Amino acid sequence: MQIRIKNLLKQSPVGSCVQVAGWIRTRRDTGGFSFLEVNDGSCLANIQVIAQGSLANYETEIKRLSAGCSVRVEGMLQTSPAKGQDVEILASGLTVVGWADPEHYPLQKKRHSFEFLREISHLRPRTNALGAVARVRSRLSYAIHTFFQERGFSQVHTPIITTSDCEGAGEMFQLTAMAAGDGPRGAEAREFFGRRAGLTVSGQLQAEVYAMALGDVYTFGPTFRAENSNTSRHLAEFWMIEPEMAFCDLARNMRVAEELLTYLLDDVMTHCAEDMDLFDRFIEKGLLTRLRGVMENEFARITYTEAVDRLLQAKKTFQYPVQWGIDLQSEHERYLTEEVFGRPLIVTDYPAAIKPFYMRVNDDVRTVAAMDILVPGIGEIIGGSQREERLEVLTARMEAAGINCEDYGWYLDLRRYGTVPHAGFGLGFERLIQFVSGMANIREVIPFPRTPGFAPC
RNA sequence: UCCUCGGUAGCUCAGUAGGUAGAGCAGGUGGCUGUUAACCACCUUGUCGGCGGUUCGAGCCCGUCCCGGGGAGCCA
Repeated sequence: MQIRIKNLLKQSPVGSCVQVAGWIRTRRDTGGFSFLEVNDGSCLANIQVIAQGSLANYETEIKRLSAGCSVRVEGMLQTSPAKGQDVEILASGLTVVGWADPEHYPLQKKRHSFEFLREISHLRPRTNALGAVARVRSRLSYAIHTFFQERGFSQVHTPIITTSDCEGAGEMFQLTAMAAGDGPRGAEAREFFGRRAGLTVSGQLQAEVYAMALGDVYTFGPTFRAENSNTSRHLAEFWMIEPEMAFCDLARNMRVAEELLTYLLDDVMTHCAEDMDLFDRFIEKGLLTRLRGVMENEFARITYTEAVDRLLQAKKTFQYPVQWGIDLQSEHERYLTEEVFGRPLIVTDYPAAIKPFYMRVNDDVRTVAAMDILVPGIGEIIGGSQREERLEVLTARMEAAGINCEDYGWYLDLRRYGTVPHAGFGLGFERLIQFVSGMANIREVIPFPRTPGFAPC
């Protein structure tokens, strides 16, 4: 019976015959037999295999095994007499499924830099850290769906190709089916969609459509930004979670966001304990303590105006001077969440002038019902707002922003016909994984990162 | 895109006032009856990021481009 190593270690059926299949991590020879570390990706841990010299292919094959070779092993599970592992497989047979020429296989049984591993993105999930990231990413994805589904949210598959720019969300990748040389002049009429199209920068506007029919919805899909951003927190292609809730104000919006984050932390710490422990030991010392602190303390909440006051009172000089009306800079956000509060912080009610047209204007007229969640180490992880549901107010803001209302007729119809207060937010999936894993560079938490000048496969 | 620091063996790095390159690990061969970053002995490895310039001579100096780290802007 073939069994995955994760289940084998959990059930630990000592004395029974088992079969595993995986990749060799290392081989150690001692006299007439060998120790093999086999990993099958089901968990961080390897299973130690004892291959005795009496095996038929010991000299011809087993002694040639090296890192990266794939094998199938069968044998008896026994308690290990040595320290380092509780159980091991005493092999009765071993089949080499695929060789990995050790002269050329780039992964060695020592630590590699993440920069180097990025150059071999097709092999890096075979390392401990990147394998752990992949499992944690998968678990978080599952938990996100569980969280929303259990609360009655419907998932909406918003379009990846779009003809409407979500104003203010960054540069859109242009998309065309025309061959080079078909010429730009008068080409719009011959475009595949009959008009300019691009890759979505956000599913929010389309999610609002379904929120106005199904009530509570969420999107979870890829988004694209053609920004020339070269930082450890930006990607040209990333995944975003965007819930959108009808009959919902900013207060409930914040509650859902906070509940989501603490739910996800609890889930991943329960179900990926071994991988999280790896991050705690080798990626960010004190990670687990930090995350428990986030789960046990309520998020701090202040308004933008209070935040500005705090910054003005700070005994600290900022590179960017503070005054009411400015957008908060990284240094300001870091100071507030890391030094003043030392825990996640929700900042609300930003000046209308620095926020997009769809955010609901407050009674004071000069601020909007926006909220950003800032977390230590990452900065902004969630951005959201109550949406403007009043047609006249919305059109006035669109005109002020220089947006052609005719292009957004479908969006304005949501306010013309049965409009309701509604709210939502966006959570960057990769930033969430960074926050949870302690990984410093966002390029390590997505399987195939896309950044300016980098998209190898 | 801006500031800053880097790019030398498969990996991580060292390198002399400009004179033709080196250590650890990995890899190869042999040894070792319980190893676990195994150990011991011996051996192999380079267009010194690309292009151009200065010079009798450039890994080292100058110019430029590419890539990466840290920080910033934009944002998720």
